[in-house]
Amino acid sequence: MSKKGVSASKQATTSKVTIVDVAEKAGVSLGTVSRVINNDIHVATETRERVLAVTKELGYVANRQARSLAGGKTNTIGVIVRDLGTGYIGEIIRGIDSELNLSGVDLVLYTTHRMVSKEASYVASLAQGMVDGLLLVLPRSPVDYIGTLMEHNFPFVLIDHQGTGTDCPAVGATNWQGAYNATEYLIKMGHQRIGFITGSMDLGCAEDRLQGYRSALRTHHITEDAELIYEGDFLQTDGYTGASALLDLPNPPTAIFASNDVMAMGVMDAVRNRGLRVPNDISVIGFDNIPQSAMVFPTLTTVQQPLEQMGRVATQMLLGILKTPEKESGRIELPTELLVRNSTSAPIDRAG
Amino acid sequence: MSKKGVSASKQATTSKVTIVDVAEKAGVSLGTVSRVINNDIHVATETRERVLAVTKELGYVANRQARSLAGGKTNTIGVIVRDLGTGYIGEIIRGIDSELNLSGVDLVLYTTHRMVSKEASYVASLAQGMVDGLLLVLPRSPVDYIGTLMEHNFPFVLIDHQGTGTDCPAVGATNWQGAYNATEYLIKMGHQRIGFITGSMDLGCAEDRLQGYRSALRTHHITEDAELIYEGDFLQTDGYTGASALLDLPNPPTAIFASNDVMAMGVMDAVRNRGLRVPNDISVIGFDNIPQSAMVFPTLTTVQQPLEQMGRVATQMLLGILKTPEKESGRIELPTELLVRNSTSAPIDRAG
DNA sequence: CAATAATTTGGAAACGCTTCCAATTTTAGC
DNA sequence: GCTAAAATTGGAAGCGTTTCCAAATTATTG
Repeated sequence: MSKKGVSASKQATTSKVTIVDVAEKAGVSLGTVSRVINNDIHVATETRERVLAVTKELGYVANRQARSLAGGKTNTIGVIVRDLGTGYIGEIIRGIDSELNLSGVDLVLYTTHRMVSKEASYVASLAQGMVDGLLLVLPRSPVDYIGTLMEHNFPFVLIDHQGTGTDCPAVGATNWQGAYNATEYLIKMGHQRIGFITGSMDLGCAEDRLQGYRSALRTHHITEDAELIYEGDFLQTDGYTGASALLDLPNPPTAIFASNDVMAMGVMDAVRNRGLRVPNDISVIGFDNIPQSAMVFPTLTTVQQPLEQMGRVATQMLLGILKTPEKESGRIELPTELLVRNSTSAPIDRAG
Repeated sequence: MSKKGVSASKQATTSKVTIVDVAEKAGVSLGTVSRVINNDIHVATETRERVLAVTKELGYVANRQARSLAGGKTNTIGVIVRDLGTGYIGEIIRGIDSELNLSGVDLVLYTTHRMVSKEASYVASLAQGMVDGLLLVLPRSPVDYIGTLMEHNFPFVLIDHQGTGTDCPAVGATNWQGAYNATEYLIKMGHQRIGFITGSMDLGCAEDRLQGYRSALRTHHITEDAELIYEGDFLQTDGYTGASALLDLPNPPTAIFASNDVMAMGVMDAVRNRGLRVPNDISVIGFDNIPQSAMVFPTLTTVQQPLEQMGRVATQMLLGILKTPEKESGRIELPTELLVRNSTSAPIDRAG
């Protein structure tokens, strides 16, 4: 008593209502209350309603920790992201969030701050039972731990990553097709020299976008010019320096395709900084469609990645795996879409 | 046995090492192992080392759920944020994260997606025992629940919010001073007509920044012109429309001070969109110093808010409260600093 | 050297819930 | 109307810790 008295005073909340209180008040056993809470079929309708009423009356809230301990699952999933700086991740999390809300599962967030080493260590410790499953957003070096994860049969879904070789649950976007379409759009508008700024080339999506660009050129019989390809790292400054380099070329491009929107912003800065205009002098096109893209001026033509939807779908997949682990689930590709806005136009005829 | 066999096969991880296994192997009681793990003083050095060795050998990892259940605390804190779209929140979380890493406490993230209603409901359910404490980043309507929180004596810290009237743990920045300094800097450079774009006026920080701007004008005997103040909502588009409106004035400003960096980006867009140049024709100044500010061109002069540090300090405060609840902690204000970059210069002499 | 105090350890009772087994009640079948 | 099957419920054994109490061991003191 005295012992409990002390800890109770330190207890922040007054919520001391347990399943036992409910059982007592409802005149049933504790097991029955548990069944009601967990929507077990084996409980009479009349009993269920009575229990539910008492539950509400007493303001009973299940103790997560106890449930986890007894039930063997945490009702929590871990989300590992690289950083939170750009709108990109935020959109994905929005999708994850909304899906999780419906299922009463919680989200524990881990940020690696672009440090590769942290990725593996987070994965290791989280898989140790702290969470039921893992969502890996834009993982950098999944090879390090995917093997372990699969070996231990630990549920996880990759978001926006491809090309591990092994076939594992993942959701991505049609990066190749998106880049192809965007490039083709520029070509059909009359652009012949199109600069390209890549993303982090250790990421599958970056590679795919580059290949899409290349294929489009090839299809339209435009010889690829290595000078027009600048390797970036998905950061705004890369867009700026890349565009600057491209514009310094003896024969500069009339359009620049950046592998993500953030770099495209940098490109626009660089273009304007030289007194050129977007899109009049240089067309600019991005990839992702982060919220900001519609808010800058000129608004950015970009390849929309269904970021929120990707988060949502990945969450559904993970929840599905959690429910029925035996059911195999592979890679899902969500379609990208070219969003034409105001940063692109036909090239001016310099020859004329 | 058969029962465990089944659930074991469903168990994802192989980590079945419990405190009991360690105790057995080390030849001590389970209580002793617990003491070692928790750094209890009452354990012989020799015993401690032996236990520690076994712990490592067996790869023992404490079960969080069980600890929480038995110990009465979750070792988790909840972080409630508005959104993740801008770098602003990301920086703060980075600070929280690094501080939390050191203490082995976990972070459960809740995003309200700018929906005020969600704030209160999250707070309510989290305070119900799911987390030990709460970090509220840029809360919108804290009045709704701060009372309840304090009543129940539930640990929490407000980040970047002021003016609730009640004195509660909070960390903020010297918004007033920052705005004052920025405005004064512009004035001293020769600007007389300075446009101002406010943030969400239901947020204390936005109000403070406006007042800082006003005070600086007053100090330097510049009559305030209501036309030069445009009410925004911290979004990029507000910067654009606000700047457009200001530039349309018969007597437009020579400098524009946006209440945050994101809006300042919008301002720069608007300025350039009219064929004017930053900073030659119009000086632009922001507030926050999000990472992007150093990456745009021209780089943005801004008032640096120590965002990461705010996250860090707030976390320390919360952890402190968790440890010694009786110790009162009030509001902490971290200093802001004017960061002069390339988006500001002396005004051109139009009269001349 | 006995007696007392201090240190170290073992043991067991929670923590709040899930889940299995068995008992009880109800329903169906003939 | 009686038996077998199905539905419903109660009871209890964990889940892996923490923490309190008491026992055992060691050190201290007069």
